[in-house]
Amino acid sequence: MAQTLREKVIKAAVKYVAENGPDGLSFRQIAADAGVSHQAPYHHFGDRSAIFNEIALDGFKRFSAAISGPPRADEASEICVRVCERYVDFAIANKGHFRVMFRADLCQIDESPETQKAADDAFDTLLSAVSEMVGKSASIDEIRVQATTMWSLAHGLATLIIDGPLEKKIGKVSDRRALVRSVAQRAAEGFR
Amino acid sequence: MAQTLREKVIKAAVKYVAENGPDGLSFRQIAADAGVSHQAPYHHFGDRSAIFNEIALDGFKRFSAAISGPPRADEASEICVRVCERYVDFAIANKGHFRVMFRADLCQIDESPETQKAADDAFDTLLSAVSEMVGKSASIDEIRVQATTMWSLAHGLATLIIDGPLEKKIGKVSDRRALVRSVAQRAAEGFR
DNA sequence: GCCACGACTTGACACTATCAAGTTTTCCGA
DNA sequence: TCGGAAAACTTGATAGTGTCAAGTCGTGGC
Repeated sequence: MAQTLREKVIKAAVKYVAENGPDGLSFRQIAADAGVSHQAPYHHFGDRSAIFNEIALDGFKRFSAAISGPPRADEASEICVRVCERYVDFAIANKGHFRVMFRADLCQIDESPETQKAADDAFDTLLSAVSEMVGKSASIDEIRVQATTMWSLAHGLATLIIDGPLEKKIGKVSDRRALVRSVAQRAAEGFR
Repeated sequence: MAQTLREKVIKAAVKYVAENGPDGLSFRQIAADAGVSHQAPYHHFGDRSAIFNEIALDGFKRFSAAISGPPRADEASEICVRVCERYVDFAIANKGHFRVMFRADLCQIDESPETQKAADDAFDTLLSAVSEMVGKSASIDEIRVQATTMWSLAHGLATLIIDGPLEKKIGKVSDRRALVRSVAQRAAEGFR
């Protein structure tokens, strides 16, 4: 069945953001490309930020699915490695979403309960991975520290790879996946 | 002595970015606030991105100074902790600069040799901290992995604290500095 | 004195999101 | 089947933006 304008707009926006970043994006241009008037997109979404909210919503859903994949590791460090790997893979495979999800100026996710919930769920998948890694005996502060560590590491890696100068600075890495693995493994040795 | 228009513009822009993020920023508004015509700022800077380049340049200089502070630690893990602490402190104290420095869409730092050099220098301060931490015997790949780890961790922490939902999600942390310390310490245990 | 150059102004242009209407299409119930 | 209402989309206007292309003004050097 034919694609609705709503879907077309989102798809085109995500594509643009993945290729050029969110900032030059013009919904007037997207409307023109879709062969409709400049105001048509705003009939489906209240305003500009509502469109970005929709993208973030979709992004957080995809994120949760990507992180909480099927195979569960037994070794603690292996869990950390998997999460980091998946975090980075997600960011690369979903650049258009990822670049919007953490940009508070583009989407006010706390203004949409649905997006808010999706973001909470995404964070919960991270937390559950950590608590799985850290075991039952850990204190709440312990979990907090390890969650922050893993999240920061994965997020830093992802943003530096996608938009930052990491690859330029670190030099040609034979295999990006290998680098991510090594980094996560190294950091995970602090977890016991 | 009186502040030149060039300085006024930069200062006002940095202030705005620190408070509201880089995106709604209008140099016409800044010009109006400074009591000059809308075109006056563009006489000192070629175009919009040149102004952001200037901010990034200043930011990278401040960054290098902030990271390579005086006291050198002997314990390896302590070096990692210091770098992370300073990285985060810098980002918080210089929000306006930090938010611009890593936004490739705002400033094309590779188009300004001066900014490019400042960015390279900034990265070198990170690398030298790592090589200090890792010792002489380490291989080039080893340094690469540890540099990526520390950089990702510090950068992830900084961005999640400044713009991200970390504090909201992780919950009220009694002391942010304590959290950063714990996180860096934990991760640093993987370095030996 | 003059004139050249830097600092700034003025005006226009193309572009943007958004408000406020109008018009067309679709669909559902009597 | 028909009518009407709501959804989908259009049209026009407004205020805002960065940028191009000129013009003006004042100051320092020859």
